[in-house]
Amino acid sequence: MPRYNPAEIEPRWQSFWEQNKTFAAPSLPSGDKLYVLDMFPYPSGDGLHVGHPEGYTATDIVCRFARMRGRDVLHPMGFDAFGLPAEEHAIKTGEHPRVQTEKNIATFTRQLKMLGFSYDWDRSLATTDVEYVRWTQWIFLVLYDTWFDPESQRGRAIAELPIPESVAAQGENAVEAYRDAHRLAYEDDALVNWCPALGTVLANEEVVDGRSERGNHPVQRLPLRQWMLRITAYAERLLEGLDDLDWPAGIKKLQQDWIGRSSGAEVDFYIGPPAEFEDWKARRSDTGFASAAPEDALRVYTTRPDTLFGATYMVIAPEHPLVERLTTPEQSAAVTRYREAASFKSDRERTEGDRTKTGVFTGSHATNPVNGQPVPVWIADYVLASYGTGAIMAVPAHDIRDHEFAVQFGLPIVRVVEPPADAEDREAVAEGRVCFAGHGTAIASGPYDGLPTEQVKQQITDRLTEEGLGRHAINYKLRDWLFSRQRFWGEPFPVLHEVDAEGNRTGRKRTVPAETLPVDLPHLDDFKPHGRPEPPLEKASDEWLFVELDGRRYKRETNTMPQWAGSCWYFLRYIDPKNTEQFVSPELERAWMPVDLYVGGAEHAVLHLLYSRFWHKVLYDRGHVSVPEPFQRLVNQGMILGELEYTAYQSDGDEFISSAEVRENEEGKAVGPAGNVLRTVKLEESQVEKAGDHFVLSGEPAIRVDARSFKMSKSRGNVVNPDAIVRDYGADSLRLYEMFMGPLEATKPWNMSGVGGVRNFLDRVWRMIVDARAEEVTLAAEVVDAEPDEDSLRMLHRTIRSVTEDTEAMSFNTAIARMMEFVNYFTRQEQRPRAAMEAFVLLLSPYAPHLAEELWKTLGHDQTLAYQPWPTWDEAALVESTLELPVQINGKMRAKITVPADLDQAGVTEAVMANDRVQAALEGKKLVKTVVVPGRMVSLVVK
RNA sequence: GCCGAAGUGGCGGAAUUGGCAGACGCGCUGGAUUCAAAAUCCAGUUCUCGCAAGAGAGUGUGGGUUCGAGUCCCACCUUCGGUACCA
Repeated sequence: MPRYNPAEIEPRWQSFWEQNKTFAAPSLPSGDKLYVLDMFPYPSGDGLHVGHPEGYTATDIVCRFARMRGRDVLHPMGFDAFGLPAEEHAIKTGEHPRVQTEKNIATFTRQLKMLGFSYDWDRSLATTDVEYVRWTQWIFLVLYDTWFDPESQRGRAIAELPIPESVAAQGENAVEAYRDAHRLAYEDDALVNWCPALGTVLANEEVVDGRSERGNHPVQRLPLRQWMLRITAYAERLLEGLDDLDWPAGIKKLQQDWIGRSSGAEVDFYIGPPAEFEDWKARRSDTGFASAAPEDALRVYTTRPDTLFGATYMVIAPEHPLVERLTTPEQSAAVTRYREAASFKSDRERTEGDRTKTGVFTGSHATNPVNGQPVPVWIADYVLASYGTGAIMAVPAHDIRDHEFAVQFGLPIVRVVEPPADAEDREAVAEGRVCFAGHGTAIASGPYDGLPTEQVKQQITDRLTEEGLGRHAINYKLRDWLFSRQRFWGEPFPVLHEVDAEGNRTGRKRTVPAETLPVDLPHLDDFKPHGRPEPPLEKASDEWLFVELDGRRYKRETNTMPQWAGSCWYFLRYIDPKNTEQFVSPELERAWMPVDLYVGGAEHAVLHLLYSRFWHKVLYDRGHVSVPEPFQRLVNQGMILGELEYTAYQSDGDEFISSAEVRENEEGKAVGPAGNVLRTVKLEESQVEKAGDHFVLSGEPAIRVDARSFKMSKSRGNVVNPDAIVRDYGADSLRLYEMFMGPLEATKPWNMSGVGGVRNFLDRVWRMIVDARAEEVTLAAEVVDAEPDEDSLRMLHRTIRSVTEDTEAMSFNTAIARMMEFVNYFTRQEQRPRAAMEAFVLLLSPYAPHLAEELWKTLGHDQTLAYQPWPTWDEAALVESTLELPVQINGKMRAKITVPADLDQAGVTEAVMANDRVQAALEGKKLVKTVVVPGRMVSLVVK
């Protein structure tokens, strides 16, 4: 077996590592710790995708590299195993979702092991493990037991919540209700997607354009009691926490935008009789601005209090509580109709389409607090009930949406900000055709005329505050987290609702005692929907559903937690996966946290990362973890696309249509200039050629062809299966190829012959060290115990340096290129010093660990190389005695000179002048300037 | 519309951060080896002109700064990804 045979080598080393527990992390790190985490996968029935090993290989290289440099490395893997596909399978087959889930986990585990990743498999977990669910439920109890104290900006035990005397006076039930209203986990009504035809509640991703993805049935929006998590309380902390994290700037920005902090003012508009406005105003300066809007005022939130003088109407959301009071009898029918129409629209529908503004006048007016002018109050669905106060003052001259609405309904437009002199569209703005939303100078604003926007904002807000008409306010786009799902395959909530003798809820509830956790999922005979808009757990037997505790009767909570729950804290459990007393031991948590490097796809940029940061901060506030942020450094691997495809378009008459003339119609089909639907034809590379910056049909330059890569998808048939790559090329080739494709963060297309290329490299590595003609695996005759000569030594040390630096910088593609150069050099050498070969094998080992272990053994070692010291380079060996310097004349490269490396500047100049080509170029010209960059180049300016 | 990322040979991509553009790999061309092929090895491969030596052009487009720009500045174009009335 003289040839490189990964099919034989790789399984052998994999079982060696497994049997010897080579990559077991110490329970407690003794020295310098490194926690490297992959975003754990959802074990789908399709098995591993080539996108998975990209990030996993990157982290594996980092870990193997770190171990060789003496770090204690924690590198675990697990499975995010609750989720819809398993439940759908269960509904279809009647088989418990756990069966399918475990099958899929087994497949994923086999595939991950087949790639030789150095995970500590003894720490593996799945979010569906009963022992894991126990602690997810336990953390829910922590959330339930916590309220957010805005004074100290942190979560505290609910027992520490100050109870106002007025509440305490109303008795125990009122106190409990007060506490419930402050818990981080609370119940509220929220809209769900109820599909009567399927008899089930659907997740948002199962609803497409208001219809069910499966079966295309209509979906209704119904309010249903739901669990919510008060993530909004942590908005400021989540925003601030980003500052010190080593995350890509783009991801930080996404999170910032998602949190969406804005600052402005809340202002009350009087809605009583206009004649009493002055009295109201006077009263207000005594009473001040109430924390909740009083009956006689409509409260708005604005980021532009400076434009108050330009507020010509107001809009309230259709769901606003004041709608009925403000609607006059004449407008009642129209308003009711409008509200009904809005309530049937999903969020999607409200925002989709041409977005023409709609709305109805309530018939009422409010009074503008700054100038006493009456302004009409409208209802429109472009104002959202869930943001700010659910009501706005509309300033059509300076807000695009208000401007559109005002034009639509013929409402007055009053300009109160003069754009700066250099602004575009000044004329259009002056004529009122275009609104100006920027900052400028106040006009038509009474005492504020002539002041810049920032000052007006400040002064008006101060004035309103003094008069008790307004106050400074901050708002966030972030909404509370809808935390329950009407699903079977998720964590049950550890909550019990008290019921009376008839089984009706009394409104009181309690949590399941922590020591009796977990609450297991009940047995169900089948998983088919029961046809009511309630969770499927309602189908469970009374034995599971009803509990007696301390002499009271309870019904279990039947909602389950969303898939996000388990992924919010899994990185903590890896640290102490077998602990039966605590979710993680504080001592171990302190030793390993935070995660030093977290690698995964950018699709989790917002939700997963925000949710886990939120949970972590709550656990931190309650003293269960030691660091406020879980993930110190984050790297997003790029997407791997399918192979490059050339696509031509053909009409019915087999006539080719240039892709430049092809458009997409509404159904996403390709149509020609005549509007006829076209056929797409896949072409081979040999059928196309490049013409300018695009591709055309060979020999037909007028027919353009699309050339691009697409996302891998089953329907497109361009999915690459890792099993097949390992079978045909080996795991080391797959690992190496995925790292060689380009920068980790970049999106890049798959190319099968590229895999062949890296396999070719590994074959050459093998032949560089192993005698390919011998019967047994023996060293090649060229590998000798001799001192390397100067060139070989320089090659070796240059490679050590580059590979070390590139690996540190996670620039794996260039590290591999440097190793290829090393191999190209030494396969040409008749003498390959053993020391150089050994150092090279160590450099290669994080990238192609199976091959490296095999060669290490062949070189005469009987221990794994996983903990061998990483090679170091000697600067002295890198120095060259002579240098070749390029010489530029007027910016063009004209000559090269060879000089001793230590030659001084004057010597270099002399050598340059002595050069024939330089002299020829200087002939009859005057030397104006000479620039000598030591060791780099020489530049001459002549005239 | 807004936000973000990116535009370098036939393809994937390199370029000590302002200093020889195209490292490395794929593909392609030619050669060696072979009865032949596979495999392997060697050489070449940005484009245009030229037998060659060489000359000219060249990092999405147009301007600018500089002895010198893929890299910095200004304006624009294209592609990909994300997002959707948040007052």
